[in-house]
Amino acid sequence: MSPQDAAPVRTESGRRTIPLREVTLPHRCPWPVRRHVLTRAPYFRGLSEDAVERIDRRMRTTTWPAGRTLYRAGDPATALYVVAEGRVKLSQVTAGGTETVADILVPGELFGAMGTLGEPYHSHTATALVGSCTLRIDQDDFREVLLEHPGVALRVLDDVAARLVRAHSDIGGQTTDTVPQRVATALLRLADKVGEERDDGTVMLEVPLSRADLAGLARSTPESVSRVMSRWKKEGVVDSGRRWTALLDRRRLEAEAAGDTPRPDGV
Amino acid sequence: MSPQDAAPVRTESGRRTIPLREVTLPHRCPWPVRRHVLTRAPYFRGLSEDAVERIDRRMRTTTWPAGRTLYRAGDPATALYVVAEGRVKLSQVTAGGTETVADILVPGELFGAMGTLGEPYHSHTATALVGSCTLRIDQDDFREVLLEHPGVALRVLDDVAARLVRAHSDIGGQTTDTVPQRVATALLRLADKVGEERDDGTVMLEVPLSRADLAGLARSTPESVSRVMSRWKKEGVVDSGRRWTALLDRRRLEAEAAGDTPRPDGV
DNA sequence: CGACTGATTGAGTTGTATCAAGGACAGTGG
DNA sequence: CCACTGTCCTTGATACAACTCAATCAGTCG
Repeated sequence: MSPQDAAPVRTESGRRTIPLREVTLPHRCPWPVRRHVLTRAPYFRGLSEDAVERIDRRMRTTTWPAGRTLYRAGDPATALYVVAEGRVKLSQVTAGGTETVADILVPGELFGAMGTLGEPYHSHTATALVGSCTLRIDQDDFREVLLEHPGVALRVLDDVAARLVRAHSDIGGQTTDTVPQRVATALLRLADKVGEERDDGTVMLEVPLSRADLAGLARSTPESVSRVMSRWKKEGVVDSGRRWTALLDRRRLEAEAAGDTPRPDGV
Repeated sequence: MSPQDAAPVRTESGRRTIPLREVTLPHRCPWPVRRHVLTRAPYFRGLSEDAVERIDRRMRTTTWPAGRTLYRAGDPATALYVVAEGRVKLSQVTAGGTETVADILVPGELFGAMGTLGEPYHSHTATALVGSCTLRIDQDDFREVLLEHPGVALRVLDDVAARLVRAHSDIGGQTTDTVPQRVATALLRLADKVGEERDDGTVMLEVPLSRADLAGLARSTPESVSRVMSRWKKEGVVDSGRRWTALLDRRRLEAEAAGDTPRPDGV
């Protein structure tokens, strides 16, 4: 049987099966996984076994239970991390106490002491959303690796640059757009990252996403997000449970994100 | 006399001198400038004369009159630019037609085809705010340079990473904050980039900044920005004219940005 | 089977965009 | 040198989206 045995399908009665794999990720990070990640990570693709081996030796594996904080904003930043397993949330708490979520990272992504030039402190708080595993490499070691392998440096640069562009795009829409637009955008982005598409077009988001998290992603409040989600649930656009979210009508969400709100709003 | 002969000082009568240097930047980019930029640009610092020379040969100089568009969002992106002289505005137009300003670039900064991995199109529109001059290098050539000089690659990476961090920070405050907060933040950031501090603590922003531009930076509307600026003018926090802006009370602005709005609001 | 955390829904308030009209300024032409 | 004209800024009135506060309603977990 494939691991994903449940679908976000609801029975006619309204009762619905919980479409989550019953897998609680193991809170440990076996060697094979580690090596696999290193090989798979876009950064190191194309490197010789040997080179990967040497890089690997400079990295430390750490495992984190769900909910655990890897580091907090303001902590001294000396190391870089690569997600090996799980989901890591990068968030910030504004002066007002509102939590904003900068990103949700999936295996292969780099984070940590990125802005090595400026502040030697973390600007974000990193939290494991599920049981996760990270590879940690000291900043200086990483620099050495990059110096040894300019090709890797280029790839890392490409990645970071791409993220910068995306971030800039985000900034653009952030305030101009309405809350529904922002929520739709956040969901679609998550879909691209952690979504698992099923035959019927449904996309399962494999992240435990609280309303507060979503609110953080969409720069809104849990209440507002809840309203939007409720409406969309009624309209069959999305469905969600305690720790899963399903996108039933991607096209409609894309329309919402673009602001083409189809308002057959007869209700 | 020093070039900056005028101050944002106003005579008692309310008449005020225009504190702008009467310098219209030359719309040409002489060789010395070019070489100077290349040497000064953080990226290439520490390189041998020889290496700079070789890099220089791969670059093309272009000059732009004020208001000219370097490229538009959606145009094919094949080259990178470094600002040599002037000010370049990176903006985006949202679906609704609102203009958002991602950044205002000053000499030494890199822009253009950054996200080489993803979209091969420009995500932003680049406009010269004043007469400007740019160095242009083909994307592939740049990659070669980086491969030849891993140290440069690292510096570029640092820069881009720093900008990413900053962008993420922006995203955080963008929607949570109020318009005055966002305007204050935008002004302070500009101050750090293009501000010229005077003895009395006043900071002159050497950019022609329309209300629309500021609105774009602060993710707001020209009207709202105007209201905020008017209020601050009355309170002696800022002063501005057609093509200049002065920050008279930096501390107060920082308080505004932080949300500690001192509301002696007796008026 | 109760207690708790998180989600939902409701009602009231406010900031800000929007629409619209007037005012200041710079550049142009007489 | 002065009026003219376009552009930008300013200011007012109005509407609405979204936040806030607060109460209820699940869904989990012990």
